[in-house]
Amino acid sequence: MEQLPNMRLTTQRQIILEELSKVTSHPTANEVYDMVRRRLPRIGLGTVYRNLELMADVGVILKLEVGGTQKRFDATVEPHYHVRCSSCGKVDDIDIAVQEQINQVAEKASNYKILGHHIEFSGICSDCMGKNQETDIN
Amino acid sequence: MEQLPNMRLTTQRQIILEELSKVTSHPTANEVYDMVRRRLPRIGLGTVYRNLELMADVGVILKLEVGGTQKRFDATVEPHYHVRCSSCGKVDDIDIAVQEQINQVAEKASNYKILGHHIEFSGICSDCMGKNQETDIN
DNA sequence: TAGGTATTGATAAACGTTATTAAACAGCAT
DNA sequence: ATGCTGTTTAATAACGTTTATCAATACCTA
Ligand SMILES: [Mn+2]
Ligand SMILES: [Mn+2]
Ligand SMILES: [Zn+2]
Ligand SMILES: [Zn+2]
Repeated sequence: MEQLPNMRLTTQRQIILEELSKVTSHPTANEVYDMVRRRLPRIGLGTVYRNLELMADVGVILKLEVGGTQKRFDATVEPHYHVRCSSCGKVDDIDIAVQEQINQVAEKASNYKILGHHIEFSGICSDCMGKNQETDIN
Repeated sequence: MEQLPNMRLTTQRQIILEELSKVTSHPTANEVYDMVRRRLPRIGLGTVYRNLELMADVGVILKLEVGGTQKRFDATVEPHYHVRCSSCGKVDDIDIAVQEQINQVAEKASNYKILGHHIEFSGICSDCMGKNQETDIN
């Protein structure tokens, strides 16, 4: 969907974007809902889903389709990569250079018009590492 | 989950693996169900889910967590990358060199113990390209 | 063959997301 | 200010995918 001229900047939209911009945790729609509800207790979950979707469509935020059962959202729209902890499911940014050239390599190797790519690393976060070390002593 | 010594090789398991191995289309659980049902008409959808999960756990197949609403399965377990058509959702292999070194780069740039990575390209497949060209003439 | 475990098919339940709808709201023209 | 018109909301129902439950069945081994 495109940005329509008669799309309004409602309080709900502003606050959803503000709350998402506050964190670097790539929250799920439900987590955004919880964050926003502290400021707008009467907001509906559907409103959060609808507006996250809308903002992702116009490019104000990113919708991440990473592993796990839920979609996640990201206020950082510049291209970058992510890690997902195999143990707890947490998603963090991986700040390494974006492989711009790889799209052309992929296009040559396929029948697709390549539009972009995303790298998802899998690993164990430092928190889960600590826990495992403690229990792995046995 | 690990391969248990008392895990049986049932007809259902064999046929699910055989059917998945026949295709390169990265089918969803439901699509595998349809394929398997032609040979085992009385199999339950739960059995398909259960065994795809099990085989992915022991590493006989891959469970792909790519974009879209459904998980997909892949009998090719060697590391490789994928494209997903933004238009029709089809998933294909991208046969380019696997970036082995990138895991170490990512590990240095993060607090994670990196275990692996996956690249998902997005693009438009040749089928959808043709359709769009035809309609885009107007 | 008999007993014990693993697995199945059927079905219900859970989960995340999307669709529906009446009411509320925001801008605009009178 | 009042009414008109289209947008958005909150509440809730519906949906599609996946997982859980469980009695019946199949398999293994002694
Ligand atoms: Mn990010
Ligand atoms: Mn593949
Ligand atoms: Zn973790
Ligand atoms: Zn396509």
